[in-house]
Amino acid sequence: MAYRETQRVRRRKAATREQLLRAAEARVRAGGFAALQIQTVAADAGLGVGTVYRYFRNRDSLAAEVFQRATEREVAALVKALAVPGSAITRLHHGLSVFARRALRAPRLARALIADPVSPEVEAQRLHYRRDYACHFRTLLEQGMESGSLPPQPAELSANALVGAVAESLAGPVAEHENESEAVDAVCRFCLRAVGAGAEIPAADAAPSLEINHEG
Amino acid sequence: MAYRETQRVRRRKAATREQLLRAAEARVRAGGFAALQIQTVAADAGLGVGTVYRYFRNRDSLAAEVFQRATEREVAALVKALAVPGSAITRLHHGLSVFARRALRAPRLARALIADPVSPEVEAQRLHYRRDYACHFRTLLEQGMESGSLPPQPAELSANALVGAVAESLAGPVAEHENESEAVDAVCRFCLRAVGAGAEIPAADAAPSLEINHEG
DNA sequence: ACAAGAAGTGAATCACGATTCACACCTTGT
DNA sequence: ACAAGGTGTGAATCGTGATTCACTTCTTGT
Repeated sequence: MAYRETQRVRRRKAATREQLLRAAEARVRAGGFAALQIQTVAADAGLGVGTVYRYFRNRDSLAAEVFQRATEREVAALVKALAVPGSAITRLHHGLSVFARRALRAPRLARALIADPVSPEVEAQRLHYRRDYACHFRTLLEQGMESGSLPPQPAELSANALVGAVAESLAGPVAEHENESEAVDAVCRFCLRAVGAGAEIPAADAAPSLEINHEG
Repeated sequence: MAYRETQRVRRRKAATREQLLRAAEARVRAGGFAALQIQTVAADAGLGVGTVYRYFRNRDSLAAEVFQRATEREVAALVKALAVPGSAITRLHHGLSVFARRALRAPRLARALIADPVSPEVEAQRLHYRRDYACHFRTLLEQGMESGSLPPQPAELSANALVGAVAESLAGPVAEHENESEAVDAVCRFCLRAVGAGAEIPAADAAPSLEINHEG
C-alpha cells in the first residue's frame, strides 16, 4: 500500500466540488437550468469536462444538488424570517417581504426553482420544496385563522397563491420596476390583503432592514 | 401550364395544416412544449415527418403558431368575460373566474403559456401576450380605483400578481383539488381581497354558469 | 393519357450536448 | 526513486431530435 487519501487531498477535493457547484449555480442564476451545461460549468471552474464527472454522476445529479442547495437556502431564509416575534400577520409580512426581496434580486433563479423543467429527479425535489415552502405559509395562515385575525380560507391554496403572486409579479418575464422597495412593498400589501389582513397592514417600514445573505 | 392550385386542394391543405396544429397543441396540452416533437406530431396527424416541413418552416414556427393560437383564444375568452355588464369588481370577478376555470381544466397548457421555455421567438410572443393579458386586468383595476371602489395600488403589478396567484394555485405543480368549483371560488375570493375588493365579494354563484369553449 | 407542378414521405444527415475513457500527471508510503 | 492508487483531461463517442432531400404519388389542364 502506498497511497492513502490525506486531509490535504480531501480538502482540495471538497474545494473543487464546491467550485463546481458555485459555477453551476452561477449559470442557473443567469440563465436557468437550460444554461447548466457541463462544458460551460467546467470551463467556468477552470477544469476539464471529465473532471466534472469525477464529482457528479451526471448532469442531473449536478442539477439536483444545485437545486437542493438553493432550495434549502431559500427555505432557511423564510423560516428565519418567520421566526420573528409578533402576531401571525406580522410574521407573515416578514416572510413575504424576505421572499419577495430574494425573488426580486435573483429573478432567474427564482423562476428556475419554481418552474424550470429539468429531470424527473429534480421535479420530485421541486414538489418537496414547494410543499415545504407553502407549508410554512400555511401554518401561519392557520394560526391567523384560529386566532380570528384572518378570515376562513383554504390555507393550502392561499399559500400557493401567495407564492405565485410574488414570483410572477417580481420574477416573472414581464417584471419591470423602477424602485425595488416599492415593488416589494406593493406585493406585500397585495398579499396581506389577499389573505384578509388588509386592515392590519403594518407601517411601510415594519420589515425593512432584514439582512439578506444571498450567498451564504 | 398544366397544374393550378384549385379550391379543393386549397381546402385540403388548410385541413392538413389545421390537423397538424391540433396534434401539436394536443401534445403541448399534455406535456408542455417539451412534448412538441416533430416526429410525434407527424405521427399523431397520420403524416410523414417531411410533410410537417411543407407547412411550417421549422419546429419553432410551429411552436410559435401553437402558442399564438392558444394565447389568442385565452385572451379572447378573458375579454369576453370582462365584457359582462356591471361594476369593475363584478367584471373582474367574471374575468378571474373564467381565467381560473380554464387554468384548472388545462393546467399543463396554462403553465406552458406562462412559463415553459421555448425559442426566443416564442419568448417575445409570450411577453406580448402577458402584457396584453395583464393589460385587461390593469384597465379594470384602474377603473375601480378611479371610481373609489378599489384602494390605490400599482395596477400593473397587481395584474401580474393576479395572474401568478391563479396560475400557481390552480395549475402549479403542487395543485390538488377535490372540488373544482370550490377551488375556483377560493382563488377568486383570494384575488378580490388582494385587490381590495374583499368586502364586495359577490355571492358564490354570481358567475357560475359561464360557458367555456375550450376548443373553439 | 400525358406533362407540369405540387404535395407526401422517411431514411439519411446534422446539430448539440452529455458521457466515456485511455492516457498524463500528481500524492503518498516505503 | 519507485509502485500503487488516485485525480485531471479533452478528444472521441453517443443519444436525441430537428432538418433535409431524392424520390414517389397525386392533381390538373390539355
